[in-house]
Amino acid sequence: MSTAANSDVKSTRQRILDSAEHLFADKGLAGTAVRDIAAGVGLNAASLYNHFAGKEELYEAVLERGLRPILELVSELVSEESPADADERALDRVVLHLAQHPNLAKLVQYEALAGGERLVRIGGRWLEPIYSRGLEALSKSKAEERWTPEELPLLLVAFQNLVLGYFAMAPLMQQAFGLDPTSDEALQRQMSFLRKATRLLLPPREGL
Amino acid sequence: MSTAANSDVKSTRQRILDSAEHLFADKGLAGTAVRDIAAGVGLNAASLYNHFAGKEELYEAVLERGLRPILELVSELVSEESPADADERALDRVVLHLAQHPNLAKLVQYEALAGGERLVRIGGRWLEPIYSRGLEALSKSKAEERWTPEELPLLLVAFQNLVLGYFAMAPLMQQAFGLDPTSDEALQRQMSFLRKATRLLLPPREGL
Amino acid sequence: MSTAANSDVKSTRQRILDSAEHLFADKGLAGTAVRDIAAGVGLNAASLYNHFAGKEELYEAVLERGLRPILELVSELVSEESPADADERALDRVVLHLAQHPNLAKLVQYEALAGGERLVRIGGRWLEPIYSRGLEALSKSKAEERWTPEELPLLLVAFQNLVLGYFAMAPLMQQAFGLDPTSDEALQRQMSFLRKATRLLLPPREGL
Amino acid sequence: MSTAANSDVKSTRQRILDSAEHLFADKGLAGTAVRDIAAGVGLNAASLYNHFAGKEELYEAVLERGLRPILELVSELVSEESPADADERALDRVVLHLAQHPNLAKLVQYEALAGGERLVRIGGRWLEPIYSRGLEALSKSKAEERWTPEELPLLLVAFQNLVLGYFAMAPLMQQAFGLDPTSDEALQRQMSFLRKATRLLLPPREGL
DNA sequence: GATGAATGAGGATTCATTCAT
DNA sequence: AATGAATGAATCCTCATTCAT
Repeated sequence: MSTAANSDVKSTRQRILDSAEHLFADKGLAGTAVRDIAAGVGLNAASLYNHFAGKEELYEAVLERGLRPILELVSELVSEESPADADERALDRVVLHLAQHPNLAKLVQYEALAGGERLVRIGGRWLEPIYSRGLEALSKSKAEERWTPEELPLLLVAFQNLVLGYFAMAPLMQQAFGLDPTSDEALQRQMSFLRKATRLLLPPREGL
Repeated sequence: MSTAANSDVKSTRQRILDSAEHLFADKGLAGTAVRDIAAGVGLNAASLYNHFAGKEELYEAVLERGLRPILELVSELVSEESPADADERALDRVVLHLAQHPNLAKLVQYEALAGGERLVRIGGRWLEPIYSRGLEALSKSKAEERWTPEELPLLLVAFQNLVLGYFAMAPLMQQAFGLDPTSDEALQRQMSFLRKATRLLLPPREGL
Repeated sequence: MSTAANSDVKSTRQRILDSAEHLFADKGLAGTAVRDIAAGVGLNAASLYNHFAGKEELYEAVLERGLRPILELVSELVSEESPADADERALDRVVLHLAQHPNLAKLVQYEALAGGERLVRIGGRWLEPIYSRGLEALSKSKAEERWTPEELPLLLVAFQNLVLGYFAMAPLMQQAFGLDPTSDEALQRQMSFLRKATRLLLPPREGL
Repeated sequence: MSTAANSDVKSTRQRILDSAEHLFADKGLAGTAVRDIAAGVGLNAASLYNHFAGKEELYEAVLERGLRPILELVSELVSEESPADADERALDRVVLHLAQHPNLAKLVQYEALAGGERLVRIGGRWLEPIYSRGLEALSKSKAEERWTPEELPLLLVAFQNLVLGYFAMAPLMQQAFGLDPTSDEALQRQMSFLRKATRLLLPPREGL
């Protein structure tokens, strides 16, 4: 089966995206050399241009490929009819996905620091409904008791920072604390931590 | 007196640091050209080398100059004998400082993403006491009721992300929400938001 | 018959030659990319190498294909036994041919500027008899009254420049004067101009 | 005296222009490598960018430097109050200048073939008065007897081709005839040839 | 202290060409 | 006969750095 084959023999395009994702996440766009991306796949730098129009386009492809599942995930969860523990389930799944794709968070942080224009462009379709429904959901919950409507965007950003920041700071934590934040154990702890924090910051839903 | 003169006419060294801080915060180390830093001060790139040994050294000087007040601030607050509302006061002052130095948060985030080695090197002296005293303080408080000792580092990292993330994401928020996160109004809201969040995440101190 | 088919469906080889001729005439050898030649025929660059050994060989093939009819034309006219108005008829026919193949003149000019080695190589067989007979013809005519034998080569070059230059300068004339030098009207005028110039520069033949 | 010094120690900028002019004239814009231009002055390619913004800008500077004297020359001659033998004197001086700057003609021919946009841009100020006064002068002369007003532009272009073509075709003539068209002797012959041709093509002025 | 000029290293990208399919 | 993919060489250009002035 071709799908089976693909799982083994990744297309060159995918392998380039892998290598690029790794390097962009580690060193950022400006800090990454096209030659190094190619070398990561055992390719000559020129060969890269048979697959992508240029560094910028490759970068955006990496961003898009990394972002899509997250956006779909969140979008999907947000669109459900506010099930009881939607928040925590959303957090869990996003964190799990990020844990399996450790480059993603750093990629997003780098992009946000650089202005986030591409982030907005790529996530455009998703961002709007996510944020609006997110706000709506929050305002329907008892969160109102704790947060004014003006503060709700801040809350969203805070959660984003909480989740992404953990992974983005991973290298620093490793250096400072000497522990590996991507180990299964550490991830379990972070997920439980986030769940607690969510309960503290967001009051339980009406239904409960 | 030379100090009087300096208040008006910043030393070239300081002006270079200003220009460098601005660019490094916006584009990161790799994304910033020495020539552009110099141009920002109306200097030739070569002149820069009369003041700093090289790009790397300049970068570290920027980092050090930006970090020192923050570290001193935190260090100072932490060293007090756990006054009642030390946490909130610390947050307020740090946020205020960051608000007046909007490049700082981005600088730190860029550095953390890049591995944070310089951060650890520069903040080395400070970091250890801060974190250990922070943990100690937390463990003495009723935080224990909510957070296990293993979770306390996560809590510290979480606060760091909450505080720094707000500023680092500023350009993105501007793009996505169309609001200026550095306006006085927005800052007031964020500070009040952080205070609330602190109260929710950290139980009030024993004394209260 | 294959010839019949060819009249409708040009062979790929011919279509490649067409595309190459167009681009080489516009941008010169160095300025033309093999890929663009291929694209002009809806082909992949690699496919070109099924038809020609390389860029250089393709270029020479273009040159040869373009030059042959001209050389044959001139050669034929020159070889006639000095008919009365051979000069003017030769000019007319060459100009007509060039008008129908507007790339040719530019191709030749580019080549001449680049040293003309290929021109000499390709036209070798023809050039010698043409020039020698041309000179002979001139010296037999009353041109002698106006031009010394040493000047006759200059006269030949002058005519070449007059004829080729008109087409080679076409883009410039269009830019400078805003008129299209390849329109039927413009061509008529140029031909009549050349005829007049010929009469002025070359005295009528003896026979007349 | 600084002028004396300059004649000996040409500024690097001038030497770059010299090297570039030489190569551009021989191989055209696309065929010339920046590295080779630099090597012609004993410079590293990077050093070139301390003097010119890029290859294109250097090319235009070469063009401008080469064209200016010619344009001023022609413009000056044209502006005189139609002295008896203005035409011939103009031709002589232009030819002499071109003879001393053998790259110029080729440079212009290359440019014209490539579209002549830069030629029009650079020569813009001059071209208009030159052509309009040229036409005016011709129409006042008895040229009318031989050339219709519509043919006058063709006459101008013809002279341009006659003059420039001689030098542009120099390498080809050398190959084909084995004679050096830039020798003093050859130049004398060409100038005398052009004078004769001028007299034949243009009837003597009214005054005569 | 400042700068114009120089440079080696390296940047992204293009190019002509090859080859397996 | 056509092509996608690969590549070494070469393209223009930028960069951080040095140094004489």
